[in-house]
Amino acid sequence: MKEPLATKYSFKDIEEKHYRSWEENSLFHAGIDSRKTPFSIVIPPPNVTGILHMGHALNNTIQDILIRYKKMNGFEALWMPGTDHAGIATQNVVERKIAREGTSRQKLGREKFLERVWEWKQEYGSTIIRQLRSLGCACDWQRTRFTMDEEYSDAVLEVFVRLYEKKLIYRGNYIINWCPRCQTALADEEAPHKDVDGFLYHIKYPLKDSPEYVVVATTRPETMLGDTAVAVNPRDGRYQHLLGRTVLLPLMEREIPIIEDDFVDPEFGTGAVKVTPAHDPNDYAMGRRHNLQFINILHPDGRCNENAGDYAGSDRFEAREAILEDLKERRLLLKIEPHKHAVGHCYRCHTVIEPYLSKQWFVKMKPLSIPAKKAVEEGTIKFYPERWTKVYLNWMENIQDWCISRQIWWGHRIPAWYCGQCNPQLKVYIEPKGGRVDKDEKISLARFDIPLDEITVLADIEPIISKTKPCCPHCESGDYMIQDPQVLDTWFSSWLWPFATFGWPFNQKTEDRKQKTAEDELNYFYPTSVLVTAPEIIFFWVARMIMAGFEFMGDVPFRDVYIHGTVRDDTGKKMSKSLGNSIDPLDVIAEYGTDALRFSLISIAAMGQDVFLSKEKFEFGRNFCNKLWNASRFILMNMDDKTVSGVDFKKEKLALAEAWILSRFNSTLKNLNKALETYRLNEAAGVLYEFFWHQFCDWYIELAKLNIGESNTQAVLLSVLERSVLLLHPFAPFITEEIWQKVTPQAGPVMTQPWPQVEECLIDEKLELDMQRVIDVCVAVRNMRSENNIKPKEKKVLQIFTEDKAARETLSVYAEYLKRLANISELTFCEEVPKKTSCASSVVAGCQLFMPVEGLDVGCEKEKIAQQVSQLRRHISRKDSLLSNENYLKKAPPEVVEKEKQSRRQLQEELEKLEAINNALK
RNA sequence: GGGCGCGUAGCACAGUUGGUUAGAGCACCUCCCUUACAAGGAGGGGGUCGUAGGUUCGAGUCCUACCGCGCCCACCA
Repeated sequence: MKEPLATKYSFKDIEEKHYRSWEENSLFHAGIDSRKTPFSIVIPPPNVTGILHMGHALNNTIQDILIRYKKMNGFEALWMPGTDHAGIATQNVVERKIAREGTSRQKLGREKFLERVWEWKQEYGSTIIRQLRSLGCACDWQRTRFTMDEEYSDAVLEVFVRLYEKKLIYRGNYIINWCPRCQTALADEEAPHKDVDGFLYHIKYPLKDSPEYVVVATTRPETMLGDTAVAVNPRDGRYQHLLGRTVLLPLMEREIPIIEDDFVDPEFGTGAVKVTPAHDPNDYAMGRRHNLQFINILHPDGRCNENAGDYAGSDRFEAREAILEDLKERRLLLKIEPHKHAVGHCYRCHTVIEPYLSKQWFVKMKPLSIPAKKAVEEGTIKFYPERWTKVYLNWMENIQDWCISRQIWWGHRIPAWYCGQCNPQLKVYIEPKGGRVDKDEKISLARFDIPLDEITVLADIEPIISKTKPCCPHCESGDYMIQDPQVLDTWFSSWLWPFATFGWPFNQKTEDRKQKTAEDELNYFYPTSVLVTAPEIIFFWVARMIMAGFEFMGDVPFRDVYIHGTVRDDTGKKMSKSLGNSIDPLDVIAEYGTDALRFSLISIAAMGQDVFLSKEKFEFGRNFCNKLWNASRFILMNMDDKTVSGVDFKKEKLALAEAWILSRFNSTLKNLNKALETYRLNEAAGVLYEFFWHQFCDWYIELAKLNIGESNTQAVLLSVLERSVLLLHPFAPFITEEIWQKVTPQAGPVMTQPWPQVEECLIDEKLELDMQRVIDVCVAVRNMRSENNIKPKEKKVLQIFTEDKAARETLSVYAEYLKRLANISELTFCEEVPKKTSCASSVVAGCQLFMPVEGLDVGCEKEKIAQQVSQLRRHISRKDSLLSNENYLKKAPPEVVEKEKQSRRQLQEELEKLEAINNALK
């Protein structure tokens, strides 16, 4: 007798204990092992601001399953963990925090503020890492990276310099997406468009020196303050007479020309467009084509600036209202119609973004996209599910240059420098207020800082690009170097994640040996095997990693991309903290246990489909864990000391039940492997669930109770349990570890065990059919009991009539099974259908079953049979018409036809048997 | 304006390349505290697979149109 399991499964006692021991034994660590094939995953680094939500739980459970599965299959499996500095998000969090202390980043200044961010990061930045541990993630924690680590930052700057030197990074003056709240530029992907119910305002623009006017339509009337033209389509007959004339811009009283441009759609609005080159991308293009004036009317915070005349100082939306009022007063507002249109919003704070003309740093994407596109087209990288390839390729096809400069402080500072000595306009930034620089005085860095809202002074100065502070090529001094105050887009560091996490480009002057190892490791583990992530970041991250992989490593960053679904609540809304509909994974863990959370999640999540959750759904996993526990408990309770695992079972020596469950086990394993290899994890979980619960527990364990004292029975019970536990381990790591250690105390942790091999020779279809016959008869008997209100405890006798020799043989050999499972006291075979019987009856598996029932309602019984007969007749006639169809016989594959004929015969037999019984009933 | 996903049992979902009478889970009904498990066991009811066509010997599965729901992309003011 082995050490028994506790009567109640208590996940609380085991999760922490096992996780600690896994970590202490370095089970998650992977390194170069030339005897093994590498398998590697880099984690999508959660933001340092992040706290674990269901999306993370799903994402990381998937990765953990793959990692554990591969480890057990003999791969050197590495899961590289880490976090992302999340520039804007983190800066926002810390700004809110210090605001509560009554200060602001402006008051603190750059240096002090960054100190605060680092402090915050030290304190809270590893929250999510801790939470991933409670999820059970087998990450190689000793490798944990952060995108602002010194080494990692070196990679980021290196990449900037290399791309600049290849002329793939440039500075340019363009309309970018500006978030007035975060006060920074955003990439196009960071400003998603949402449909907004707005209005289309029709405004009269009077012609100069004339009572005539032209009507323009706009959704953003406030931008009229920056209008420098009105445009019409050259082919629009209505406006021919206006060409070359001048309009007096209302409110500003500015004279602006009427121009013609093909861009204008005569069908839309009035066919006349106000042109605001500094605040609209299309107008900007027109401005360039027609040499118009570019008038910026906004401060970076969204208030109108001095170019806005009377409206200077007011917020953009207040200005809109005021302008509408003023226009109305002047009878220039012709009409207002409701109009739905797409408006860009900041992906961090959801503020309406403002198209804003400014000089920013860009990456030229087209050259980078070429190999990245090809790799997916040619299948070097595969998406699962496949449909995402189209989305990816479409984006690649229409790729735009990437705006990478951000006007915030938290991030990798752009390695561009300007000499304060040689550029007089910068002098002010290197001199302390009200005085000159004293040569002997140590000049503090703070004095070399250009405030972000003054970066326009850099617009015309040629930068010096250098990872470290350079000397000026003109004055040859480095003393007055001022670094570009802007930082890089967070994704400009994330896109290097698959190789920068290994220490690329290995510039550190640390010990040579260490560096050599790092390089070898990169060679060993790169390209990584699979990337597991959410659809939202295909453009932000996946696509860019592929481009960076080719550009800097000359190869793909990963072979497979597994895109899982979005986690939603059960009404279909995306789960998010701001909507208040989220279920906290930690709550679920506390209530149901980590394994229940994982098993439920993965069972629900069909590949690539969105996941709809409610708290109750986690009962599924909890119930299964409970079942697993109790089955294990039962088996352990019944083991003799001498029972050993790992027996090489010989089919000939096994009874039906044993041979059956081993056959089922091996078929299950085959299906499981197939599902896992193709990322159909829900199916994998489902296959295991079905096998363990509905085959092993429901049937085999029940049958095993008959011969529980026999060594063969015990060996099979133990063997199937052990191997099921191994197979379940990737899905439910904690409970399987606990059971494993109780079952095989000497074997070491589950994760280090080899994955069970399929024993092809034990899979036996014929035998499974035999067992199915037993099961079918058993179910039929239970059914007869249920229909006739016979208590389970009441023993019954059963008579079977069959002309099928095989059936008779199987059922007589395994009569004990039936007796046990259906509570039969005596089982006899009769040579004909009993006459004038008063038995409940059933036709199943080629047999007629009879069970004497006192006071049987014969009428009722006949009625039941009549129903079955008519149903059978319907089926048979359907088959007859099919089988008499010449086209069918000609065109369907012969084996299908044969199957159909056989099925027809079976139905016919069943029908005859039912009728025979019917006739025999009194 | 393009593109994608989804409409299957009361609910929320599986259904891999077309092939017997479409599946488990939860919920529901009946019975059972049978010595692993009531977070359990046994049995049961419930679906013309969104609609209409088409291809095919055969369609939940492929094609077309339409109706609903959701998502993504796009510079129509």
